[in-house]
Parts: sequence; C-alpha cells; structure tokens
Amino acid sequence: MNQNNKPTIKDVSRKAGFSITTVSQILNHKGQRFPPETQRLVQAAAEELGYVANFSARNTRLATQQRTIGVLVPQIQNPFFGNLFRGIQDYIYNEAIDAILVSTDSDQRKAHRYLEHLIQRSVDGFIIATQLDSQDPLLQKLQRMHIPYVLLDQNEGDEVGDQIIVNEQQGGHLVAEHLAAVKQGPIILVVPQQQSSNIQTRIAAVRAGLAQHQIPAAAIYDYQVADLTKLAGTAVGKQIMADFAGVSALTIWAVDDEVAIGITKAIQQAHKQIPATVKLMGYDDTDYAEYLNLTTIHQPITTMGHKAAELLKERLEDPTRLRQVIINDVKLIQRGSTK
Amino acid sequence: MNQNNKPTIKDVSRKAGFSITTVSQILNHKGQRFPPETQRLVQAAAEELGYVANFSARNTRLATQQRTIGVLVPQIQNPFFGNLFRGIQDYIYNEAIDAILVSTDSDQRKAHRYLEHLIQRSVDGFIIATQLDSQDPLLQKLQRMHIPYVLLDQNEGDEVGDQIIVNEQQGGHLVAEHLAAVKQGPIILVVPQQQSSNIQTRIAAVRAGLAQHQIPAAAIYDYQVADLTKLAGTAVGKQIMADFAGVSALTIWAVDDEVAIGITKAIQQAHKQIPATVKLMGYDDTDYAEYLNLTTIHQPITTMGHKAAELLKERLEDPTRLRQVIINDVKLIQRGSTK
DNA sequence: ATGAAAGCGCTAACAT
DNA sequence: ATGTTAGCGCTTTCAT
Repeated sequence: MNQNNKPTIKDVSRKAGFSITTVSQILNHKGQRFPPETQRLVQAAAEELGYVANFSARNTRLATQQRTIGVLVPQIQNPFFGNLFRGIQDYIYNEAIDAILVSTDSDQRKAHRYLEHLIQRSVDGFIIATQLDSQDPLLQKLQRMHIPYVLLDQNEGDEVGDQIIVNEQQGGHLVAEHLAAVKQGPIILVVPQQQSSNIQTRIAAVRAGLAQHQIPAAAIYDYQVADLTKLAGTAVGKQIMADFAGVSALTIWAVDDEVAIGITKAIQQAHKQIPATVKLMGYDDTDYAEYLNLTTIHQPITTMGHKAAELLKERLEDPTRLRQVIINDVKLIQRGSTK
Repeated sequence: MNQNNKPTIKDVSRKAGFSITTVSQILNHKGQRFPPETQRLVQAAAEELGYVANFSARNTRLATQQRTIGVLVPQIQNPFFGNLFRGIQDYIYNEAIDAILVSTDSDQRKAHRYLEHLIQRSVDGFIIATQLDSQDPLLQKLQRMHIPYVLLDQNEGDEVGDQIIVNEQQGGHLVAEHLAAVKQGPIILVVPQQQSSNIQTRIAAVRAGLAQHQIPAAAIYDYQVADLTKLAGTAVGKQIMADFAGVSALTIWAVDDEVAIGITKAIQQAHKQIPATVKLMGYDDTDYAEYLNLTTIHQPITTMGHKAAELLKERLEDPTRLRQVIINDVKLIQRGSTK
C-alpha cells in the first residue's frame, strides 16, 4: 500500500508469491512464457486486491503514453458547445486521449487561469473554443513551449495553430440575403460589445450584403450585448421593444441563437407577435432553435469538434507538419420566426 | 529532451549550469537559500526552454498529488448536465482536482466502457450522473477497488456511495397537485421505458397525488419514450396527437423538460394551441424551459453539482467517514404552458 | 520459467 | 550555497 492506500505492484507480487517483473509482464499481456498456473495466480491476486497500475508511474516509464488534452469552451451550458464536446469525445476515445473540459463563462481571466493551470499540469495539447485574441500572450506561450493547440470557431487571426473555422463570409451573406427577402420595417442588428475576428467578419458580411440590396444605412440599427447569453438577449430585447414601441413592423438579427432566444422573451412580454410583427433570426442552429421555430444559420458543430480532435491528434503525432486550416460551410435554416 | 521532445529538468540544469536539485528547489519555490543570481539563472533557463515539470513524474513522486476525477453524464448537450458540470467545476478547481468529462449518450454499454477506461487510467474518484442500476457490477467493482464515487440525480437504490438526490416524492406530488388544478380533458403521462429508481419514485408520486384528487385511472393514459431526448418527445407527441386528434382538450406531463420540449413541436404541427387546447408540463427546469414558457419542476442542478464535488473531495480526504446523502428540495415553476 | 537491476523524470533528505 | 543519493511505482533488458 502506498500513501493513497492503493495497492501497488509490490503488494500484488507479494500476495501472488512472484516477482514484480512477473506480475508486470502478465498484467500487461506479455506473460505468454509463464505457465497458466502462474498467470492465474497473478491475475487472482491482482483481482483480489483491486489492483490497477498507477497512471502516473506507468506514464512516466512508458514510451507510448496515454494522452490528456485540455478543452476550453466559453459556456458548457450552451448546447452548441455540448455538441462540440461530443464531437471531440467521439474521436479521442479511440485514440487513447482523455479530455479535461473547462468552461470559462466567457471570462478572459478565467480562461487564462485555467489555461495556465492546464499547462502546469502538462497536458499534451489544447482545443480552444473560447474567445482569445490572436495576440494573446498565452497563445504565444503555448507556441514557445511547443504545446500544440487547435483554435476553433471563435478565432481567425492566429497565424500559427491549426484551425477549424467556418465560412463567416458565406454565413453573413446568407443572413443578409434572407433579411433582405423577409424584411419589414427597420432592421436591427444585435451584436456583441467585444467581437472576435470571426464575428467581425460575420457582421461585416451582413452589412455588406444589406448594402448590396440597397438598404439604406439609416434603416439599420445596432444594439449591443455584453455577452452571448439568453439573459443578455432578453435585456437588449427589452430595450429594443421600448425604443420601437410604436413601430408595427420590425426585423431583428442576433449574432447567435442564445441571444436570439433571449430576445424572444422580450418580444413576448411586449405582446408582439413573431413573425407577424417581428421577424427574428439567429445564428448557430443550436439544438433548441428548431423548437423555438427560429430561423438561423447552421454550423456543423459536432463535425467541427470531431475534426478539431483529429487535427490535434495528428499534430501530436507529427509536430512538424504543415499548419492545417479547415473551413466549414454553413447553411440557412428557414423556420417560422421569419415566415 | 525526452521521447516527447519536451525539455526535462536535466535540460534546464544543464543549461543553467546547476544541479538538478537546485533547479527543482528553485522552481518549486523552495529556493530561498540560493542567491538571487542563481535563482534568476535557473528561472531564465526554464523559461527559455519552455520547461514545465512532467505531470506524471511529479505526481509519482509527490505525497500530495494533483487529483483527477471522472464525471459521467448521459447527455452533455442537455444544458441540464451542462449546468451540473459547471457546478462541479466551480468547486474542484480550488481543490487541485481536474475533471475528465464523459458523455455516454444514455448508453449503458458506453457508460461501462468509459467507466472501465477511467478505472484503468486510475482516476481518483467518480461523479456519476448516468443511469446505472444500483446492482450494476461496475459499481460493485468500484467498491471492491475502494474508488470513491458520488451518485447523482438518477440513482437511489445504491446503499454504499455518497449521494446527491432530489426529493422525488415532493416533486411528483407538486406535479400531481398542479395537474389536478389545471387539468382539462384526459391526462397523459409520458414516461421512459427504462426507469431508474428515482424516476419510478417520481412517477409513483404523481400517480398517488392524482388518485388523491379522485381522478379516475381510466382518465389517465401512459405513453413511453425510449430515451429522454427532444427527438423521442416529438415522436411520442405525434402519436399522442394522432390518438387524440378529435379531442379538444388535453393535459400532458412529460418526465423531463427535454421530452416536453420535443412534444411541443408535435403539438404545433398538429395545429393545437398551448395552453388553450393542450396543457403541457415538464420536469427539471432546464435553461430553455423559461423561453418556451414551460411549466416545470425546478431542480437546483448547479448547486447539486457543487455539492457532489464537495462530497467526493471530502470522501477522498477521509475514506472512512460516514456515508453522506444530501436531499434537495424542488419547487414548482408555473409558466404559460399551463395557464 | 523467473527475477535482479537499471532507469523514466521528478523531489527531498542528507551531506559537504 | 550546492550536489549526491535514494526512492516514488512502474516497465524492460538481461541474466540465470
């Protein structure tokens, strides 16, 4: 028994009456040379003690290790990131990789703390889906330390790590096309205060598309949310409903579904009808968008998780290979909220 | 450089021109006895090489280790479990514990595979929120191996592990009271095919409460779902809408919010109105219930995660202490779907 | 058929 | 002020 009072290989060896070597060999399926009786005795002793090899000791010794990666998401309560994680998990568990998940609450400071913590824990790599500036010192630290990372969804500016990105240009364009087609009254864009580069691209593409359709800038209003949550969405929603109380027709696009879903509530509370008086559109195609009849842009998030894990695994295996960037197409999902 | 071409303490020692001991001491903040210049040189060398102590080697040696626990949930895409994980995370990161999360897709076989995998990885303990029979051989294995675990939410029969449970008796009673108060037409109960013991309790309490209100058993219909997902909910929902197509008033309770949300869609597609023609009620108070105006029973899920982590941590520290069972109260959240 | 011994990377007691 | 040495639990080479 060691300090954790877990049985060690020594305990098994003593109990079985064979050397440590013999036990190790048999337990690692390299004991063909031992007579069946010996094998049985060793197995029995291990079983009886409830022995399992100490992970750290084993990994210290072994050339081919069980790997551990860190996964950073802004909000694990958001099913969008739940699905992302599912995609990651599906891939890694066939590759002897475990994932330590961390939800940062979209808080840069927390993200930093967790990232730092996981570096100290010497994880083998990262999948980062939280907003990190491409100039973020921690990203540079990862580079200096040769810890591979895959940036996902919320990042575009980084020029070093492997990346999974979505075609925001296309997404923004699809939004604009659809808004132009269904538009009624003024158009309201609900965007975040802090914009990662991909979101900037998305919004810029929306504006460009709207301009193409000759929609005057004066007919477009901007509202900001502090973070991408339902709560924040409801808050701006109320503001919008108040500001446009007298207006009988409105068109709203929110930068993501969570915010759009939050706005939904404000619209109801203002006794307006979707889509009759307010057309509403989101972005992401979260699991719940379908049940809220929300028109949105679909991102293949589970697949993206899968691919991110794959990129990281391959990078782990070949640190010198060329930088990979995978771009995903998106599509418009039209539902009742803009009928 | 070792086999992962990560720098080791040896590399740092060589580069700094001091012994391994000196480096180790200084890097672990135990180097007060060394002159500032030495400390500086060592820090600089470590920094330059991007050195971080190998986790496994360090943990092999140290008495007071960084711990790792396994967290099993049925569906991480379900925000209910996202919030659970948030609660767990909040607690453990102040306790030098990391969590490996695994989402089992409500699949017993997967749950078994992952649990087995994590045992082999010699994690220090488990928080289990997936449905596992109290007689499950893996639970017994955990007991034999003295690996502590906390059972959560979906389990009641186990007589060994620490537990966080909710007062299902109370929950079922609240459901029945509310159904009786708002009821119109026949009452439909949508329940899972496979019922863990807590869900059995919940459902039994609903039936008992209904009986108390003199509602004849003939006016209560049962429908079953294969799993607790929105998809399964929509499927039964369609069946219900078909079976009761001619009926102008209906009352439905679903065993959880996900299923209720799924049913929502079937009701819409059948062009029925909630709550005018169909009253609908769920269970869990998932984040989205509020935005879908779903009447439900609130479970303090984040707090439960927090407490589960706390129980596990304390158990890790004192394996012999008395078994703990924490019971959580629930409450009725009345919303538009039963107005 | 079995075991002794070396060594993975690290920390810490104990010299010097 | 610094280094030598032992040892954590494990796997593996090499004897016997």
